[in-house]
Amino acid sequence: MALRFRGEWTHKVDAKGRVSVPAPFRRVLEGVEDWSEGAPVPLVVVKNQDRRACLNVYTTDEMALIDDDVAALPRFSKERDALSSLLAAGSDNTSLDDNGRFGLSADMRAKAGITTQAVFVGMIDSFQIWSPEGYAAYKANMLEWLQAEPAPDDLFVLMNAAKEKYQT
Amino acid sequence: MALRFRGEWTHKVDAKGRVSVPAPFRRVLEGVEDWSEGAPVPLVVVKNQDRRACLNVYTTDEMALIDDDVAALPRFSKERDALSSLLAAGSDNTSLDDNGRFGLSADMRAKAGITTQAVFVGMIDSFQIWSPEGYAAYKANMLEWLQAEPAPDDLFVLMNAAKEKYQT
DNA sequence: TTGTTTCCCATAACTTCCCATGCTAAGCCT
DNA sequence: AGGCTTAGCATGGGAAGTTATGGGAAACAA
Repeated sequence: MALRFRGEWTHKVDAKGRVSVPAPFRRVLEGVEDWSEGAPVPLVVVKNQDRRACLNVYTTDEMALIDDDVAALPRFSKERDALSSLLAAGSDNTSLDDNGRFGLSADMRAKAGITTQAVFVGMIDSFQIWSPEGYAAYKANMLEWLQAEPAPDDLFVLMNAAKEKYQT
Repeated sequence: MALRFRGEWTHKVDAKGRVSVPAPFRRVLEGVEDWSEGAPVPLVVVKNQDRRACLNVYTTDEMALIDDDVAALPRFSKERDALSSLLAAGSDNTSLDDNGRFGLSADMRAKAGITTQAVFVGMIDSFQIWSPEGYAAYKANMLEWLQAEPAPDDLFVLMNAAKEKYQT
């Protein structure tokens, strides 16, 4: 089992819109199928599909899995079209420079409300990029949602409820 | 069945935030799937999700089980996102140096209220790290809770009650 | 040109690596 | 059994490497 994205960092966005990817995240990105020492490290940045103001970042391997899921839907179906365009149009595959940075376009920054600082949040097989304010708000919101669930405040219960809800 | 985490130790935290993992715990960490003599010993440190002020440490094998449970939930579901960020954002995967130490970030130390000493507590398939004060308080609290149960002070009764509560 | 993006170099703070020391526990020899 | 030797452990500190970040020059687009 490969390395996973874990942890939480706040980094600066410089005047040119560049951000440093946390070093441990780079190690994960370097773990993809076709990367070899010295080659530029690839990554895929996707604007979050729902209302959350953040960016999702995937390894190229993980993105391939998502693409496959979409490709498995019937050609010309409304759902496939929608997913394709949401995922493709709002995404960007790029790579890290020698210092482990990449450029966030003005558009991407706008989506996440990022100005001078960016929060990197590990999500196991992907990571998210938030503005500090956006992340704080999301966290508060999520905790509130957890509290509102029938069995609040307990990961064990949440996990089991989710398993039961989705599992067949 | 592999070696398990047992016992309780108090170690120093040095000026650089490093702690020595008790030698018997290292033997357990070395027991994971893909570790071989000479390689760095991996471990995953997770901030406790609930109100307890401590850190949980897992072997990579144990953590993979948890990750798999999360990964089994539908992509983009609220539950998967919530669990991913709760589990991953507050965690860190690292490894031991040649002296059996690893660095606890300032953030991690803050979560557990750790300053100059850290208490390592075996939990069978994981272990916890506490500040001496935090651990003392937790223990007192737990004993009190045991006393308050209908059939206090009896592991056999507690175990059976728990089995009935969670098992289907 | 002018503005933007990429590449490259510089640097200060931080982290990891490595060696050293005192200590404890375990083995061993007579 | 008693005392000596060896191995492993917890801990300290210096050196060397990494990392985050700034800025200039070079490539590129409009």
